[in-house]
Amino acid sequence: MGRSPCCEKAHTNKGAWTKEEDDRLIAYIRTHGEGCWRSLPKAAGLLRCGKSCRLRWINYLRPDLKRGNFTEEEDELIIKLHSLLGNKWSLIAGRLPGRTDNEIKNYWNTHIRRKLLNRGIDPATHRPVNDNPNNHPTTTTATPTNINNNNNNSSLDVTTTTTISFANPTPTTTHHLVKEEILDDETKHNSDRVTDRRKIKNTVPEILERCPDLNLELRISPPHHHQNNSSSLSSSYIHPQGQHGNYHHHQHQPLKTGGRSSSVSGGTTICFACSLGIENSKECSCTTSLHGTSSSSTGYDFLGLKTGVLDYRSIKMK
DNA sequence: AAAGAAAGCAACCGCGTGGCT
DNA sequence: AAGCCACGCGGTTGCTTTCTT
Repeated sequence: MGRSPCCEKAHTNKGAWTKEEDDRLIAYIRTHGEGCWRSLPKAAGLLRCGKSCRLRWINYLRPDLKRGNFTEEEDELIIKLHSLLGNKWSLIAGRLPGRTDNEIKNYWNTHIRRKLLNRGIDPATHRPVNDNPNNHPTTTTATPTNINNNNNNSSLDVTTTTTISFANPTPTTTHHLVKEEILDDETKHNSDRVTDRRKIKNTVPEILERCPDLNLELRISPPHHHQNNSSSLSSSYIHPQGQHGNYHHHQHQPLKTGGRSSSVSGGTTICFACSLGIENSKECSCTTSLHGTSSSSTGYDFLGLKTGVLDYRSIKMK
């Protein structure tokens, strides 16, 4: 399908934003709210493309952003979430109020990767770096994603599985995806930063039992959101360097049924297996024929968030 | 003190997706 | 059904800052 350019590039600024541009964008969004990014630049008197405005707002100007160092708790949460979700930064960010996907992505690549490597854990697989993948039986071939991720490095030893344990994880049913991202040694890492940076590629966003302490019987709920989140740009806005406004991270707002990645509508709930498209597998915990009318009344504590249902919409699996 | 290397991070880019016409 | 549009995501780039020699 055709696609028009997002903006008239010839007449747009690029690069770092100036204070004046920031102020214009902030003022406009305070008045008109978010959205209509395509038309926003013109309306706000900015020589930027809408995309750029959106990014600037979401990643930097939103007043509900935390602008500080990541805490140890956040680190660990990111690691656990990454082990479950892979490079789904927006999903991970959805569990970290005040943090953006971009920020988490950068933080992962600059800090957490190294932290895990120092612990002897492969950040791509969340398994010990010297763990022999041959010890783990494989059950399926690589997904297209895997293939794409690996075909530019013939040395990669790709062994994968799609066995996913959700409902009643037991040792016997838990296999591991192992996409060994061969990151040579630190020496190489240090000697060729640019090359390495491009090598720090996407991990495989597959779900596996990498964190034994996590209950993988997922019931992911809509992220907590405050009552006063909706309208709100107005009264308690604080400048980017300030801490809090009274409106909420967009990803914490109630998610609309039938979102862009959903094929199930009507506000129903499905199990995580269904959200991954394996609704007929034994891992599927849906009890009804329509995967989407699951009786998720129990509620599980996913990462400490007690919820009533799995709302797959909050994880927006692609 | 200077230069180069490494690290950090904001911003850009391309593309997938759902909604609308 | 097809095409367009807007949005959002993940990966990448490149500039700035910090560290090392």
